[in-house]
Amino acid sequence: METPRPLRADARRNRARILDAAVGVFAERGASASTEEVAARAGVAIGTVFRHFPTKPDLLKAVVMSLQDGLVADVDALAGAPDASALRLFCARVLAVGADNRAVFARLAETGTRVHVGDALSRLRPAIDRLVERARSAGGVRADLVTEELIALLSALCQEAMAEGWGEEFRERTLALLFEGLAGG
Amino acid sequence: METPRPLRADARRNRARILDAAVGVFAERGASASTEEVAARAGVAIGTVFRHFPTKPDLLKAVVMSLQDGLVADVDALAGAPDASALRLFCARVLAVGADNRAVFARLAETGTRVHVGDALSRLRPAIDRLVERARSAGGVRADLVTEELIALLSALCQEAMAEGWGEEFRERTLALLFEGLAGG
DNA sequence: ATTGATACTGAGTCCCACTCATCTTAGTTC
DNA sequence: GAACTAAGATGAGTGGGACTCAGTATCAAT
Repeated sequence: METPRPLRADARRNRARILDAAVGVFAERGASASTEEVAARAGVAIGTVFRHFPTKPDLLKAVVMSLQDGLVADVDALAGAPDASALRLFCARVLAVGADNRAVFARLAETGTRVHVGDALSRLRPAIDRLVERARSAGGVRADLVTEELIALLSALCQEAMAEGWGEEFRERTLALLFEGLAGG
Repeated sequence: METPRPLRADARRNRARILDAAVGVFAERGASASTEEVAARAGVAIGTVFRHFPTKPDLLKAVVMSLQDGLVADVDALAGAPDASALRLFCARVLAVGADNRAVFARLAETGTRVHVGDALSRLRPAIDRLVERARSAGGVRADLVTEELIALLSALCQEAMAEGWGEEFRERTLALLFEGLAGG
């Protein structure tokens, strides 16, 4: 495990600026916006962008990660909710957040960056485990439900909901259906 | 509704050649292969490719559609199956076919072509309607299930299964869960 | 055969991701 | 705080690929 020495102060500053600019630019003009535009908005030369993010996909990936950080943090709080339906709420929230950021994610997807919802959720694994456990012991969910499976299903729904722009009602119906299945058995 | 006059004989021939070439090239070298390469393999000038498929995404889309035609035909037969569990079989088959063509679709996805499983399924809408109807009257499925919803769910699963390479067992478990939900209510 | 529309050609344009030789600056040492 | 050096920034330049269009060839209808 190498320990890459810490970035110089200006480098750190620029990196942050570039990411900020990228989030904005890609949200507004789509993922096909040029790297030059990102550089311009960040007030930095192109070379600098490429120093921090060697390829455009790298930059896109970084943007996605940073967006997911927001999502993750936002949703993490729910894991602490006390009641038995917390799992259900949690899932609804994930879908909702996905839907809210639909425009951004769609834009990114448009030029090849697959948004790995699953990865983001994996970071929440411990929290989700707790939720599943609680739901299970409350009897709201079949005994043999595996967290992994839940995550896969949720990712799938989220992905599709984002891509196709499901409305709130449709999301609700779908979740209801899913939980019907999760309960049975 | 315009009636675009039929293509000239040579045009039709070239169109077919280009599509063939594109399927091969993209399968081998990924979706980032150049349009020139496709033209070369088709034995045609670049301009001709662009006459038939004005943008590269259009070409990619056409390739995907032609692949899906195979999938669709393959699966269409099942719609005729007589027994009440036909719907379930149908869904399983869709997932399986998706999994089989994972490599190809992954290649395409890699450079931004989202594979719209939903679109392909929409072409089967009448057949699926029949399946849903039959399942409903056989009581295998809740009365208020809408075809649209089924398609959305199936697309989602298929998409995720392709992207993440679900194994057969996992697909089975997931479908079982889904149908548990579809039955209830 | 004539003719007009339809289709093909491919050199050229433009845009964009990415490079690199050169200059600038942050952090360190005495 | 001056000198030093390695990390970082710069931006004109390169290569490649998507797409255009004026010119030419081909089809099919009379």
